[in-house]
Amino acid sequence: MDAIMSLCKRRGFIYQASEIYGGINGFWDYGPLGALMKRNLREAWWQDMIMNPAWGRRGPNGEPVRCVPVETCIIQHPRVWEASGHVGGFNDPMVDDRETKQRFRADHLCAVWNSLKLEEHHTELPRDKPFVSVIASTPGEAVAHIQSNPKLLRPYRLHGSFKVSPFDDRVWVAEASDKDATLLLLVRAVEVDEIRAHHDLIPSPFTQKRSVLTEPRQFNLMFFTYTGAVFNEDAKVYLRPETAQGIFVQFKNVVDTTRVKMPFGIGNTGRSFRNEVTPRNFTFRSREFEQAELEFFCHPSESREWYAFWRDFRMEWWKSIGLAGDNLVLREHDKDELSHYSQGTSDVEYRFPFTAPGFGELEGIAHRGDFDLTQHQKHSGARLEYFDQERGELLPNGSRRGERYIPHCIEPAAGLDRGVLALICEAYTRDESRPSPEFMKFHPRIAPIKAAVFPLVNKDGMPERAEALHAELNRRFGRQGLIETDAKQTIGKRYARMDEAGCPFCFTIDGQTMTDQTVTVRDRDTGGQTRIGIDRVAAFLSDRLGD
RNA sequence: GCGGGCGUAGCUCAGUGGUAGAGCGCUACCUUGCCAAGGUAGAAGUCGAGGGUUCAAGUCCCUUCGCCCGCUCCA
Repeated sequence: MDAIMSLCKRRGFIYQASEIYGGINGFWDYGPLGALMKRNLREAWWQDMIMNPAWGRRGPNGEPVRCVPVETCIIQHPRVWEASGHVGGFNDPMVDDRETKQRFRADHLCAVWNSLKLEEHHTELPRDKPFVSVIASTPGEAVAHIQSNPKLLRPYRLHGSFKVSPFDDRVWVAEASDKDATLLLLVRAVEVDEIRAHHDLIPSPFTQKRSVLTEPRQFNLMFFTYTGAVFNEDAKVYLRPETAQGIFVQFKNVVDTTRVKMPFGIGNTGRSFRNEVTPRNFTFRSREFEQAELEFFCHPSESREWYAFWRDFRMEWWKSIGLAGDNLVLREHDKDELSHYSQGTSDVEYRFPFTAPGFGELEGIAHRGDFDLTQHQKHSGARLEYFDQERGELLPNGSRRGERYIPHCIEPAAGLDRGVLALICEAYTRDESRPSPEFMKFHPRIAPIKAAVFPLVNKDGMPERAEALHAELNRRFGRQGLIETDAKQTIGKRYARMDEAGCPFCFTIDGQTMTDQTVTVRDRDTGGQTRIGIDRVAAFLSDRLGD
């Protein structure tokens, strides 16, 4: 990995952000080659997901796949993030067990007190310490947890038999007995403020040891800023942690204004921000990153087929741009890994050098059901149902009655920076037998430099011929990527430089060109050469680049 | 956030409290002419940053920032 990172810097793929000021943790800039490469990846996604979705294949409904793009704002109404569940999930105070290093949500702690007088303990923390704590969001859950783990009470010689009854919403009472006595136990949630005040007295829910818990601390995973000139809570807004919500929020507008018909997809690419606790592994977990997300909407009855369709296509797609080896896997989530609303989620994963032998996620393909649209319908009050005129019973006049429903949604969500990183790792090749042992085996579609034109020597009219060919190729292919030319230094050195930049083809003008109008084509991966007519070069390239 | 390691030229790294170094790369020229050849010359560093000790700090001490590894966390 060190060799890859050093090549990235040396050749201008990826730099540390603000490096001359010492760098800033979790932020990375792309240099010239990296910026070109990332653009190529984004363009490939755009082309294969929006313009010609799934390479023109028909979907499970037998019809061509239809998708449209949107481009939505980084800053949205704060309530978007309440509806999506990001405010809440990302904003909860957390408590750490300093000993076991485990962490839990402060509002998910219940504790058990030994009690004689119920009223005393109802509203305030008793003077005597709770003797057991468990992670649970309600006292009922806590009791169930204790009952299924009777050894929690074993140090107190109380065995699993309880008589349990809810006293009210917040407090449960349990009667437990051992040989000698009957104990009244009181089970209730520990308030966040109580933990703050008494964190030393509360036993760890993991080990039941005291004096190991930290105070509840806020981990804000969303960045925030303020709109307008006044900095107060009302003006607080968040930088999006994902681009997907922009799609859901504009779903109704797209349906109302663009004649899309179910099923169809809406794609969105752009920057997202997460204030990760520990950014690590080069650009793999950055605080600012770019996503390419598609939300594909369909009738609930067809959603499983579409889920399988996109899952399989996305895997094929990553293979098609160069992640062809067994470093790429598709991993279907287990049932207990799934969100409650999801009927299936898969990750496209890549074995990065820093995750090996494990894998790191490149893209998640999730069956999200109607969760997101339902949430936004609930929170905004807007009707986000779709009226499908091709469904419902057949009417005598030949049309259909129609069906109103909230569509289900399949979400292939890719990380472009992770994609670039995976492509770089996959392309990085060492072959000590070559004069240029280090080279980048980029797929031509992704390569930042598409081709180079060299005069073999800097005389005899060769530089002029090279310059003419270079200008022609640049006019024709310049919009796809760089076309290089270089007349300085030895030919071997120039080839080697192109190898390191991952340029797939070098065309060299030599003495023979002057007599028979042919040039050599050097292949980056084999080093082998063939001759083709100089007038065939553009067609040759066009073929390889998928022009 | 915790623990460990590391920051010296674009890259890889030497450097004993006493003049800032090497290899590779880069630029120009000469030579050569199909795979990082050779020669000559050149540019490039507030030794991560800030403070302290000292006659003197890349070197010792403190703080801080960044990177790597292990925990922790992670739509």
